[in-house]
Amino acid sequence: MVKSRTIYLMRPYKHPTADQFTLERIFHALSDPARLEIVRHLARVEAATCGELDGGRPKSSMSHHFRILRDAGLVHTRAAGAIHQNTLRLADLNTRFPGLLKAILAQAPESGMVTAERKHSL
Amino acid sequence: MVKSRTIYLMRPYKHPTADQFTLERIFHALSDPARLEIVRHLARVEAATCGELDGGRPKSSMSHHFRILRDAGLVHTRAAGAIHQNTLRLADLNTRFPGLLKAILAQAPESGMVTAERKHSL
DNA sequence: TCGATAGTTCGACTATTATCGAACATTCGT
DNA sequence: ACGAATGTTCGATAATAGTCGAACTATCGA
Repeated sequence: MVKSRTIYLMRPYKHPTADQFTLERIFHALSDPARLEIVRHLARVEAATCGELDGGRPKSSMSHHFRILRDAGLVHTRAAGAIHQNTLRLADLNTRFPGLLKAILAQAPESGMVTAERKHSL
Repeated sequence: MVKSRTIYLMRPYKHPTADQFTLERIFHALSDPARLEIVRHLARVEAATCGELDGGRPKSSMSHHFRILRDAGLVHTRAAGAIHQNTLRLADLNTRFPGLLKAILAQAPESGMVTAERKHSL
């Protein structure tokens, strides 16, 4: 009995073109808290490695989330040596879905919190 | 052996208040083609029954989708006799997430289609 | 060349979601 | 009171998605 060996295939990233974006895929990508957080972070810093953005999550989980974000067209990943730089595809997104990402990013992460003022207004 | 009888509980709709909306839930609700279509339809007609909006889908499936839309805060359902009227919660959504729904609805359903012009541009 | 670092892939498991028929609740018209 | 119409609930099944350890690829630095 010969023990079979798993083959690992390292494909280059495939980023969809802007005309391949769909709203459904974008919304699905943004429906996960971890991914929404990543997108918000990228909106602030312009570029970041995958490692900078994990919230203590394992690498394989992060890799999964980045793939979903790439497939939706939200994120572009460029291999720069051993490090991979992620950026938001702002221009492409705005071409394909004008104003959409801006409206999304305009919503503050904490907008769900109840502030002291609001509590008093009862 | 006594045959047990399933009990059916008909609860009234529970609509979340605007401050309970979350972006994640809204995006998840919109990530399904059937639900996105429902929202787009409601944006055009102001109010519609569940039956008007099925695309040949069974009633139980539609009921499921409407529940997700309600839970996300996108749709309000009011029982008007035997019929249930659905409306978009435009005001609440705009209070909670200003400009978001407008930006979403501004994206045409067909914007993913390949037009004759584009095909020729190869 | 060896080790460290960054991130992907694989694979297994779990959890959430979608689909849909059948039974049911509710209201309306007659 | 009965039947038709509208939509929900239940329950089972199928499909999709998230989690994460282990093995791996690729690159960099010493």
